[in-house]
Amino acid sequence: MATISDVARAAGVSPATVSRVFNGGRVTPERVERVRKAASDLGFSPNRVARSLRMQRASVIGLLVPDIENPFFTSLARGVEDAAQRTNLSVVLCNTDDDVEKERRYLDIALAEQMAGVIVAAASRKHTDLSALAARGMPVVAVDRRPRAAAVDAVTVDNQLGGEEATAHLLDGGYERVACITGPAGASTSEDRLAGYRAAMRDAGVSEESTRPYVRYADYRVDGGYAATRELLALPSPPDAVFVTNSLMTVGALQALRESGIEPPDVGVLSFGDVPWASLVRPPLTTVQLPSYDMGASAAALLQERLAGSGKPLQTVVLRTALQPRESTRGPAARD
Amino acid sequence: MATISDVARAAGVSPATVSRVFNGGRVTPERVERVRKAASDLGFSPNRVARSLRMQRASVIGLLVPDIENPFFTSLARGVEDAAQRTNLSVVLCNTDDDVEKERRYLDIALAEQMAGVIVAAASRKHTDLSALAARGMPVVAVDRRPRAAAVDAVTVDNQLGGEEATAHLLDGGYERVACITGPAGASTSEDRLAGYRAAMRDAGVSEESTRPYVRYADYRVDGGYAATRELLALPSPPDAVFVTNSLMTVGALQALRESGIEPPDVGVLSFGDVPWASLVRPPLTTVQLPSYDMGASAAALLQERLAGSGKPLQTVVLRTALQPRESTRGPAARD
DNA sequence: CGCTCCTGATAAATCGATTTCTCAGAGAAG
DNA sequence: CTTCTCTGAGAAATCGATTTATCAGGAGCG
Repeated sequence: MATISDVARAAGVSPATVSRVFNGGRVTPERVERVRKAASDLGFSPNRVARSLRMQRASVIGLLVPDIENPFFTSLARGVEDAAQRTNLSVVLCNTDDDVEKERRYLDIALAEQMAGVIVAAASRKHTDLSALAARGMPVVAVDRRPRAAAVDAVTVDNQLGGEEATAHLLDGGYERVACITGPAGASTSEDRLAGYRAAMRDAGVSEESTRPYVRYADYRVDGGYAATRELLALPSPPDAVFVTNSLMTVGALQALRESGIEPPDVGVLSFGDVPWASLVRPPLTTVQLPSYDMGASAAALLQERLAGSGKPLQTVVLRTALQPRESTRGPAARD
Repeated sequence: MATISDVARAAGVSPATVSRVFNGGRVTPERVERVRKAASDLGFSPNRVARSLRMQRASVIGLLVPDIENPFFTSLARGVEDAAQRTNLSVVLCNTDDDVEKERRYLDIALAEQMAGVIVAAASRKHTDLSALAARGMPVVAVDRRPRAAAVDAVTVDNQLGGEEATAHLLDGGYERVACITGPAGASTSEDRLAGYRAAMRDAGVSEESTRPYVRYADYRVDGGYAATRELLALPSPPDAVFVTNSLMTVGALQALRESGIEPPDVGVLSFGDVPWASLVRPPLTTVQLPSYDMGASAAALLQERLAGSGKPLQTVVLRTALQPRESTRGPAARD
């Protein structure tokens, strides 16, 4: 691999001049030409490791997500990646498994690798500690979930409003005993969506006391949704509708319902977070669509702004969710 | 951030000694103790960039996949990541979008970042050029798709056999005019699965000539599957079953079929590649399951073997697919 | 003509860890 | 007692790019 000195020698100039040609310094046009030619002849591409060491900053950003198998995060990751690509940043994708310890390890790596910045969907509201990064001046953007006290930019959706709309939609559809299966107790998304559910129920005149048995915390995974649904069905007075706060748990919930022989529309199911194959489930599922790709893109844009040295005060971008009813898309084959 | 010299100073030794303590050199126990203490007092963690520069190798491996939104690759990525974690390797995930140019750019980055190695699901059988990596002695493992002539280790599944079994299963089910929607013409997986289809049709006494109209190349995406299915349905004598060679295209195919009012079991649909929600589609879909996670894990293991300096001859690991019939799981609510 | 100022280029320092080279001192062998 | 060997440790070179300090040479001005 050709180094900057090889190019310098071939072009008959000093390494410093070569560096200036590529990083914008004043160099006479004639030399610029010589250097460019020598570089392309030798197939020179600068060693990013050496550059990072000298610059004290790599051209890599870290993206920490709890579960890359969750389509929401995959799509978010694409948003980040596409935006990052535009400024020649690479993205390192890290799975935290919602494990604070694993997350901490990745944050250490981000520091040791001198990454340019980090976008993080925090594993825990309380325990995720971003202070070490802040201390080193590394820009951080929180996405999807807000860590509690950290002073960082953030991109979220209005989870409470979304949860409220979702629940209200079920109530409007004539369902009465609406249950809610939400995510882990620590996460801001779980709590906010649940708060939306509670608000909608209150508005409908249902006391908080009587909703209590219908609320279940699970883990945002298929199995969690399944187990929670089984529990709900075993209640003396089981719910006639369920608001599930993420798409993977919805898969589990539908499986559990199917096993019990109860299915939409006999039971109402509403998923927070889009399911790409929602239209294939019979009858089609109503979902709250999350702008996952845009959240990733916005987060990356925010981070890049900070990297460029923006001194703006911290900002939180809140995107809107969109309720997508699917009753109307019942295909002609839905004869039952 | 504390450097190795800070630690050395605090412990009253030279930086060389500190390095030896952490990387296994001969140091007297008493000094080891002093260094360890100083390091933990200062919260020292070695700067990976500096280390990479000196070692001429980073502790990062690149994973290049065509589409991270495809569940197959997500699961494969987890396999790679879990295996890599065990030897303290980080994984950089790169989306190539099946674009040879984008892929080339990522391969360049892998070189410039001095990554320890690369695992690649090649965008193109012909045009993916791994020679530059090989020339630099960077270990490469091909996964899922075999690049044509490259001398690299590989992990694949027996796509032809899988395609044959899948097609045979449809024929056994009583379907006669079986179509095949396969992936991009360049990719080895497309061609091999198609070859399996052709073999099965031949065995059933159908001439290659007459299968020709029933073969469609698409792009392994939802939309591609949709469009191909529309075309097939518009034929004078439309197929009565279709073998779709990946799960995303299957979603598209099912959508197209639904729109036309034809659905399983009136038409046979068999998906190559598992669909996590297969059991929710009515009636449940038969799929060919791919050991995606294991493929990732095996690829990572192979790579690590090379990194450890194994001089073994090149090997190709071929995993088996598993046909998963789902007819029997029809739930009680399937009354139509 | 002499002096200052400016421009473009180079030499050398720098980033932080690893590793080779060199050396001092302890212990063994003669 | 001298010489040789061996071990542990420090000094310094190294990886490759960026950047600061320095310098040479030409233009402009009095």
